[in-house]
Amino acid sequence: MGRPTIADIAERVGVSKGAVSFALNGRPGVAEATRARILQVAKEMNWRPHSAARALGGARAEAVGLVIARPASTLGVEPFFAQLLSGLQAGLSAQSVAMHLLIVEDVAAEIEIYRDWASAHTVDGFIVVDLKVSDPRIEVLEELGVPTVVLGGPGRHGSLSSVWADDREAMLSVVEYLAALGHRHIAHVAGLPAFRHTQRRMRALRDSTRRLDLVDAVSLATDFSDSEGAAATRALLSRARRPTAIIYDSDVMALAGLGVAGEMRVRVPDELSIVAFDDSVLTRIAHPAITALSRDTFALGGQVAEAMLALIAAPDARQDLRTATPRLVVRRSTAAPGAWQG
Amino acid sequence: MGRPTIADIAERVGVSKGAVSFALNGRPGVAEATRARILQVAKEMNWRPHSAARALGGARAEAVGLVIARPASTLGVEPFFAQLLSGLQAGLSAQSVAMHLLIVEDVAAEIEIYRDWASAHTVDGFIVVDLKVSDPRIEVLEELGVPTVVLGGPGRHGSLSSVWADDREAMLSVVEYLAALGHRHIAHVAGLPAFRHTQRRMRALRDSTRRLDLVDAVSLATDFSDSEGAAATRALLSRARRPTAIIYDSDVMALAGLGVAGEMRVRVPDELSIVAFDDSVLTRIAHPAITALSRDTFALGGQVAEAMLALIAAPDARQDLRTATPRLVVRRSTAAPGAWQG
DNA sequence: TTCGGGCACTAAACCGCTCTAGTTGCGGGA
DNA sequence: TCCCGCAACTAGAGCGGTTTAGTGCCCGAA
Repeated sequence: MGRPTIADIAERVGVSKGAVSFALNGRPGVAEATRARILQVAKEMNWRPHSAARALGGARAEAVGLVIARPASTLGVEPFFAQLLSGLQAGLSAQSVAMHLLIVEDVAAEIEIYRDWASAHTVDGFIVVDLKVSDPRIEVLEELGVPTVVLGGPGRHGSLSSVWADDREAMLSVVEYLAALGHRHIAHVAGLPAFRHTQRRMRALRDSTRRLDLVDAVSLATDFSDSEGAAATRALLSRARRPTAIIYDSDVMALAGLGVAGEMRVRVPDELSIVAFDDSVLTRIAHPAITALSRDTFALGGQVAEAMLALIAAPDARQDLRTATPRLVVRRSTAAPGAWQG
Repeated sequence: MGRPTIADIAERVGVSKGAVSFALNGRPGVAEATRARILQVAKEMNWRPHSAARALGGARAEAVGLVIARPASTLGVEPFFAQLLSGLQAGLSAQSVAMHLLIVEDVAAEIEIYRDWASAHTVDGFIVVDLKVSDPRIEVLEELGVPTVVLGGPGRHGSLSSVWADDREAMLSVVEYLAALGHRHIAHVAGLPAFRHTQRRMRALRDSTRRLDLVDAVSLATDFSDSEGAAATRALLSRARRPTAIIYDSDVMALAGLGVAGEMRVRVPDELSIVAFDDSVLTRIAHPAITALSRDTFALGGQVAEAMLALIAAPDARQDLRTATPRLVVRRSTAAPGAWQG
């Protein structure tokens, strides 16, 4: 005989399948003595629920889905992502909820997977990352009616829950700090312009130009890779009027930028100040250590997990959680612009 | 009406459920014209399979399970793990197989999950990491009869497949290199002694002592954390007869060790050579850059994924794949021991 | 004594799909 | 002309649970 089923237990105990089901689910309708006996036999026979069978009846999958449309290789490289993932898992595993993870080619494929998993009850909810400026996923997920937490904001995501940090505030704090140090030529090596948070950062910088009396405040878009980060840095440092400070949208790119500065004999921080969005071990052990906007990404993952679990428990209780704005951790890579500057 | 089922399609087309099932699964038994019509209607109604219902009948889950008994926070910190994970995903997503990921407290809980997922058909197979010296999981997984790939070896894992690199060879290559440079006092900051690969590395070092005429070859066990790595380094450097070279079992610990050396004013590499098992961005950007045993962890993950997929396709074809032995990448952290040494 | 009500439990439908056994209709060979 | 055999399809039983609509039975109140 294969795996025991409730029918086997029922037969052995001499009751009906229904009674066994009630007993195993701690539901009223069976006498205590019978319940004890059923549990006993179930244990003896080493019975375990068959989740597929339960799912047919509409039960929980005890898993949440995370579909990522990115090259898989970047996941291992980005400390942000690794941290987020582990924070997520930590939060979910408190309730023994697993994470169903899949990497796909593009957003179209991602949406297909949402439809699949939703209709097959593969997961109880979705977590959406890499929010785009005009994101087609939002609409689909709303239509599917599956609990969903969007990481990113602020802004309308229809009826979906969201967890976000204020990228605008964060960028402003960096720019103000640099301006206070005396920097007027500030450049920004941004990430993918399609991302919503990239846009908000670019706009925040642009908006500061007049207020802080900046001479120059240019944003260069990249794909977040270290190579494009390096290329952008090279371009900036080759200008006649080179920036005295560069803000990078990720720690990986900041590190690449620091390397380029060294290669071009531009001294950091004397001739160039460097600031990174996202803090990690990378920025700490760089030489010089890089000033960075730090946030507890692991905790962020935990918050997303919590929002997700809450949403699954009460699908109508939409959440909109603003997390702490990243704070600036000043290290050796920033200083007042050198006197030699014009 | 909720989601369309094959019954809905059957009704609309005017055939039986069975015919629809045959048509949708590309199975003989329906005329081409009928099949086309069924597919057409299915598409119109936006039908999708309900995997839970299929699973009841014994179909694939299109997912493999990875259960990890570690504190979640280490996942984000260890580049090795992040890389492995992304390599795995990359390999699996080629066949649209998802990864079902869960972090648990301990091995006992891990085993419980294996039983659960196996009996519920939650996954088609398991990937086992962090192989222990006498690992209770092996037996359970064999008994469950679910396709399983063990990462680690060599050695018997009963009937389970495995993918492994030769840690002994790797360690020997490091020790021989250091000995050739003239080092006689070599220490080893090891990982968890319960891990099989830790044991193999420790033994390889011990075995080299006589052959290479080493004065000293001590292994200190740690839990792989940077703090214990630092503590072990402090202990080693505080000895009357301090080692002239330290081999670390992970890049994270090597970095911590480098920090301790700086703090204790021990110059690297003049007074102390440092080598790391596992290469990553951490070793590259350290100052000085750390000599490391490098392997393509992303590719390793891909190989595991491949073995897994092959095993699922043909459960009886046991695999035993030895991957390339990590090669030593020499950087600035190693040199001949200083002349001042005794 | 009768009846209502509640408890403990049973029987069977149901979830969506697969698969086997069986039915129908049609063409071809004897 | 009859029957065989095959292709095309249908009916319905399962898969392992959950859940609902009962069914006895006992007890207490009228």
